[in-house]
Amino acid sequence: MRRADARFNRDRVVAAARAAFASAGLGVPMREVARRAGVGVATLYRHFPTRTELVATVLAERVEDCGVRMRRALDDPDPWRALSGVVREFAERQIHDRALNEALLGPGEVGAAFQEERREHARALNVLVVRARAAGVLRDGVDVGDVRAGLLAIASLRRLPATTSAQVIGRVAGLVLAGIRA
Amino acid sequence: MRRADARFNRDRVVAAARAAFASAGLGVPMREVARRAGVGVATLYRHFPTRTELVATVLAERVEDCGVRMRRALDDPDPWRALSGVVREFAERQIHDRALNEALLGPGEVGAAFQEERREHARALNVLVVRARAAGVLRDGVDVGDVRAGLLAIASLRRLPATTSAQVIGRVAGLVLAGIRA
DNA sequence: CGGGAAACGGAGCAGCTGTTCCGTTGTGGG
DNA sequence: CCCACAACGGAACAGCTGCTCCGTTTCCCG
Repeated sequence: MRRADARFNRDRVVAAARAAFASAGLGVPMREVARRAGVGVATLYRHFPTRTELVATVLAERVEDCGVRMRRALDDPDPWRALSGVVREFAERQIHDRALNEALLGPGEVGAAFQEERREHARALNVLVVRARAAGVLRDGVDVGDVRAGLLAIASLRRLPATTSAQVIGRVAGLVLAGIRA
Repeated sequence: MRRADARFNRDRVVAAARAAFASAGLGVPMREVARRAGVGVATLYRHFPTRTELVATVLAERVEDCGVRMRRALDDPDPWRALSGVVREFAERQIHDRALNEALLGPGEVGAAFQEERREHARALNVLVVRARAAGVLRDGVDVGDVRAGLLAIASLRRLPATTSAQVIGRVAGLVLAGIRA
């Protein structure tokens, strides 16, 4: 990638893939990404030898952003606001970016590139839950597994048709929050 | 299908498809169903001209069973027991049969064969929610849309690896119930 | 028990996917 | 300015899917 046009094309591919994945999910064919980028498939494969690498590259920044929000929540002195904010932000992201949560929660090789981030995410969530429980804002018997299950449920809604998914995701997020609160 | 062997083979196909769909979901290839039934693909297609018809046939009895449970819930004098029972039964079925809820809730042509059942299901659920709200056992502001969203969330968990899905589904069902209860 | 139609099996078609090959284009160092 | 070689485009390959065609087998009625 020593030539300027190569770098330019790489950027176009990443931008096209980001838009495509966010709106249509991670299942978008490579041909389609190439077409949207105005590029041949070979160019795409020169920069990203495999589909998984393209996905990982596109998602890296989003995952990092996710970590930032998580660390911010850890700094919040109000345990309920911190935990509920994380759930709500998660739902919000799910509405606007179908791809991200597949990386953080889904099975398969896509998430493998983010194992470390996933673990950090899980640790931080655990801290938030422990704090919230200590503050007495959680219903009796609720643990981090319940919260993770709730997030998984929200993430699993990604396959719904886009017209209804936003409303459904909002409702489910509300149910989860009502379900864990004391 | 005037010959006895044809009927025999048809039954084998249905049995194989039922087992395959229940354990692996509706995505099982036609070749695989044929192989499990010990039959050629042409035989399979002679009895079921299209994949959708095979799925509809296999699911018909389950959907009917679903309707029976729903009608039973409508006869329950205790509004909360009726509604929570429906949610719990739904989750239970989700654990044991990955295929069924795709038919009742999923998008696409598979569910089209059951439109009437889906509508009846929706009406009955609405009755249960109205009764529960009238009895004052629901949290303020909860409506049938929230319950439907909760069921959708449970149904969407079908794609999880089988080892963890049972626990997660149980937890989500618990969250949904806690989230709608007064 | 014989023969004609019903039913069968599996190769094959069409269309989708991810990935590779190779002739062509055009950038940029000397 | 010019040409070596980095980078390109798109046809082509391999492997999956749902579905069909057709020669062969098997039932069952008379």
